[in-house]
Amino acid sequence: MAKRSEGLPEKDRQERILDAVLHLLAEGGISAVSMRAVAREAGVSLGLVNYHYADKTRLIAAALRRIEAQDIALLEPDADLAPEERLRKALARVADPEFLTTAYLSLRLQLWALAQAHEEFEQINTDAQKRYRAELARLIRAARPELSRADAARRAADIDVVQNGLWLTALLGLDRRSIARSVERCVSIALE
Amino acid sequence: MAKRSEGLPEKDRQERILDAVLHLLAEGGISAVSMRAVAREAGVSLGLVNYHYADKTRLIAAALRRIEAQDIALLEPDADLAPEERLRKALARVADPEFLTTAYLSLRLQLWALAQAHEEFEQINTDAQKRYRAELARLIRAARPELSRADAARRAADIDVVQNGLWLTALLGLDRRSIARSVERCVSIALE
DNA sequence: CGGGGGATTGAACGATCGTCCAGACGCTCG
DNA sequence: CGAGCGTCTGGACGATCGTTCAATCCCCCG
Repeated sequence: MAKRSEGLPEKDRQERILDAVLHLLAEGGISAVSMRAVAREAGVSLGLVNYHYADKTRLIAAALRRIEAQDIALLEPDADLAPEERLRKALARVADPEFLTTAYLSLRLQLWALAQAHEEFEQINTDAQKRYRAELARLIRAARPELSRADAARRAADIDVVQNGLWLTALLGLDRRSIARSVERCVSIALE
Repeated sequence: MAKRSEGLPEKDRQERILDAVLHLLAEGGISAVSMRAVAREAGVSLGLVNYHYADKTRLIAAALRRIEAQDIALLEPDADLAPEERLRKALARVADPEFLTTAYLSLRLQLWALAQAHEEFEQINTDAQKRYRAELARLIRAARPELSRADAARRAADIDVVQNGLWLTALLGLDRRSIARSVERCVSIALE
């Protein structure tokens, strides 16, 4: 049973542990993520990390799966907008300073690097990417109902390429104007 | 003095050591790069690695600097083509299966991840990126002399974004057709 | 030939790694 | 109350890490 003594403002310990993993990963890469560093950052004992996550692989996998939700959430719109405006807003949101933080971008990059180095993490990553593209295609078809499913999927894939490049280039420190132009390019790909 | 006993087909030991670093980095990420693993992969003793590169940071920095040349070389054309054709060829080459290998892409990603985690490696990376973009702008202006220097630089930056996304997406396993479309997009950005 | 210096080796150091485990804590239920 | 159970702690294990170092090798020069 979860504790939930009502007086405690502190988050669930498992949450705190995953937060710590993501924070360390974004800050110093995978080499900065040791079981002890995670425990210290989360403010729990070393033993507890291994208690909740049997080994390091499972710990990192759990942390990675927690980023997925955040990525897909980028596409979730305020539902009361017209479909086209909803799509425009979703495409603009990837460049929103609120989401496009260094920490988030760095996290993304480390996730990709991990996926390239370990098969297990690669699966988590490709699954997330597939879900993201499907959701994007759905938004496009809502805004342009005359498109075939295949056409919408193709446009979603093209947008994904530019967005990946946009994220990556933002991380590497390009100026904001070329990012704005890239967002505009995504809009025109989506809406012709 | 370098040995260079003429009978030996084996490369310089320092070269072999850097090769080993890059191979391990591409294959298993930074966690796979230990001094011992590098020595084993290069077929030399552990001590020699530390003899040529005083510590691990300097070893990796030397390896990263060796990738730069390869990146810039992507833009170097056969000199006997017309400027526009030279540019088209350079832009197409980033998607050439000969360069777009998994090993090379993975290496690039690990480089970016490293740059994000350590200041020292970040400097190496941004320097290389700057040189790449300048060289690309030069090619564009050769093909379109009527463009101002600023316009050419702007186009080079836009192309860099799409190319980064192209590389990244190729690495993440997207289909070849969307890559081809992205190459075409780079061409039209460059030549209007 | 004898010596000097760069190249190369592998053993050894202390630190840190992931994992394991015996036990303590706090809570519920019979 | 006491037995049971999920939660949590920190010490201990062997493995591996980066680094250091004395000793050896090889080759050129005097």
